[in-house]
Amino acid sequence: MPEGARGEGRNVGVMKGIRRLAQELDISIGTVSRALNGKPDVNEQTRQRVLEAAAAMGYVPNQAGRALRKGSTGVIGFMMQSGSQITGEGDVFFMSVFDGVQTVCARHQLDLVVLLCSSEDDPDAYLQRVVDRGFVDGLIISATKRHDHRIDFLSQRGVPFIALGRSLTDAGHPWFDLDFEGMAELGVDRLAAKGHRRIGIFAPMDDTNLGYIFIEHYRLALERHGIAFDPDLIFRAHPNDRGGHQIGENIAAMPPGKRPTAFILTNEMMTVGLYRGLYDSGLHPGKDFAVMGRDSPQAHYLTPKLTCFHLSLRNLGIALAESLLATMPDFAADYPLGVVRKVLPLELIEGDSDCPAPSGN
Amino acid sequence: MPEGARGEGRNVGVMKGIRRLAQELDISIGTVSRALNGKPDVNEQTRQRVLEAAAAMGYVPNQAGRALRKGSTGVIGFMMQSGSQITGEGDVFFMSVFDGVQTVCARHQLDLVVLLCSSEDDPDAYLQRVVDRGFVDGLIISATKRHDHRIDFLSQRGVPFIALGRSLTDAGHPWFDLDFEGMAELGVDRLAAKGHRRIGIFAPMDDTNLGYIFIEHYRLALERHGIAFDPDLIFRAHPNDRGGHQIGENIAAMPPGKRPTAFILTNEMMTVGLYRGLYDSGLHPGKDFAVMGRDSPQAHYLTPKLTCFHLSLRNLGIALAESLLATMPDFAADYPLGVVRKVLPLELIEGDSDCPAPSGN
DNA sequence: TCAAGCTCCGTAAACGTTTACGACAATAAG
DNA sequence: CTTATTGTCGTAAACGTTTACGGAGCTTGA
Repeated sequence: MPEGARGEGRNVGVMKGIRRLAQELDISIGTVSRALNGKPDVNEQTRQRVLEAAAAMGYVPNQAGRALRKGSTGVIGFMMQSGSQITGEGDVFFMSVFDGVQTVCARHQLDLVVLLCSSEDDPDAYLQRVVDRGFVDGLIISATKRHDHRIDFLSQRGVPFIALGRSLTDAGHPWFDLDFEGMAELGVDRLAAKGHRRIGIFAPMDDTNLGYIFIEHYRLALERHGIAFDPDLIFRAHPNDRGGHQIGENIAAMPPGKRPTAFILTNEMMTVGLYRGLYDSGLHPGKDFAVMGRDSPQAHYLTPKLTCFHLSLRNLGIALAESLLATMPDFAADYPLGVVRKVLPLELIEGDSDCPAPSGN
Repeated sequence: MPEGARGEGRNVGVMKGIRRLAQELDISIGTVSRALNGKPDVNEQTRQRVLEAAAAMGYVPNQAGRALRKGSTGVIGFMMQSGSQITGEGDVFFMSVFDGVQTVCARHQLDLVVLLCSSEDDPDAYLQRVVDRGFVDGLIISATKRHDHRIDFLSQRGVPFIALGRSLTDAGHPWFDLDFEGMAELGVDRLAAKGHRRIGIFAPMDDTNLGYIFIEHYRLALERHGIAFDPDLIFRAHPNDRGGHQIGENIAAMPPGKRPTAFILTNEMMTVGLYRGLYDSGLHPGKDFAVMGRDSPQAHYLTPKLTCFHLSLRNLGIALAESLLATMPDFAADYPLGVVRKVLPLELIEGDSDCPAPSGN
């Protein structure tokens, strides 16, 4: 008998990984693997032995070996651009979304990693590298551009993915988005009902798609109320505190006749800045100027209380992940959703910031 | 001759990866690999041919195969806790740090991934899984706790890592941190010189170490100036806008004699809130109350201009990454730094928020 | 001319898994 | 008593790289 051929732990410790475990238990590595992976053709008693031994030895299957053999990594990636977007919506936004995504991933022992595309390198090249190396099984891309190369690339490559944000680039791919049309319509309806005729809105400076959708439905809603569209009421700024502040100042600087009497904000980071910009310029939100915005932790301690659109970002993450899994062969059975292209339900929280239009107007 | 044995592209397309490339060029896969990896024993002309063909075919080595063979993944991980910390320092903080880290990683074709440990699962278990699976070659851990299990675990496991933030758990491991002692000393020195005797400070509510260090050096600095320490001047709050706001209100609610006349903030997210909390309660930063804080994009548009501690977070990221690489055998040669345990240099930016103490005091 | 030393390249063995396949025993069916 | 069938497990071949080793051709020096 050849020495060391699965002998009773005589020279245990020389082997590593699954082989070590098999040697310890005096069974073959095949059986160990099957036991660990929940395959049916293994005795239930042996499976327990294996499971216990694995736990005791702290055995965890090597990622590379498994990935190489299976052709899949069990990793799903969330790609973000370092610069633009993050400073836009802020940490709270993405962290909540991550939390939701991870909840779903955990159900299937999938790992979530965040892929940062630094400000320096090309997003398309970065994405291609990630895909070609076979780093991830599925991808969530964010900060979708109005025309977005990544969508074509990914769908042509057959990589399961979902976009957070709509795009004109349509590959029949799944996406999930915030309900910008809802915000535009609810906002305009509510403000118009309170007598406002000059309603200002925010639009981002870059090429993300949200601006167009929001503006379009803003126009439609205005039309429904018989209000003429005025391009001067669209305010472009960076989607952060500071941008909000600037908008506030700009509004106050307009002659009272041309100035909007109300404003709708779709970005959660800007509200605090807008409030302060208005205050600093002598305008009082909720008293002589109506504001509607997005719910956020920062917005909670504003006075007057913000009338806002609330959306559960955690649910967004969950929906995003489930919709992604629905497109992946291994998990599609659990999520019979088809190709999801939806918008996250919206809820209006009434506050005191949307005062009626000044009577003289 | 056996058919298909590297024949002139006769049945090209059936193979994949490096084999395909080798077949195309009619050389062996060994040579291709060597050419790609910059090994010396390959003819420079062949190397060029390989490089060109690889680029033309868009060949990228498979991650799993490479990792399995080399035993290293070329990935370094940045682990964050989902809940606590992120909402603390905010996106700007981490995104800037990431940018720095990635700059260094890119030099060595290392990939940076962010590992999110969700609020639900145990950080220690999560870390162990990551390490056992061999997911990363090196790790950056953040939100270091005062006593931190992860440090013991990683150093015992021999995984190269660096901690962002000091800890009492000392395994002789490398760390990098913000210069809290510098902030305490510079802050107290400056405010004391302006006549302040009652200087308030912020301390976080959780178990991160920064609070202790900051408080300790705050005490030392006070002592140097012959000022008695008063525990009532330490304000605990959540490290965000809202916490700052609360502190502002709490300060204003104190009887003028017990109330601090100045405040030092070490968290960049809190300043805006503190300003507003003070304003809302009738106190005016820079006029009848002195404030010193951390530099941040949000702080830039504050009035009065904040006197603040500036630190380059990008440089923090760079230092962090370089110090990590210094502990990794493959890269140590490029970074002869030893075990780095340092603090990021600080710079004081003078503003108008640190007014002298009111004369009556 | 022969040995020794280069330069370049092909061969094949790893790396740690998963899984198709077949083997063996035990049971059921005929 | 055969023949299927079922349950359990071992064997070995992948997966796509990297790299130690050796060999062929060429140059150099004696």
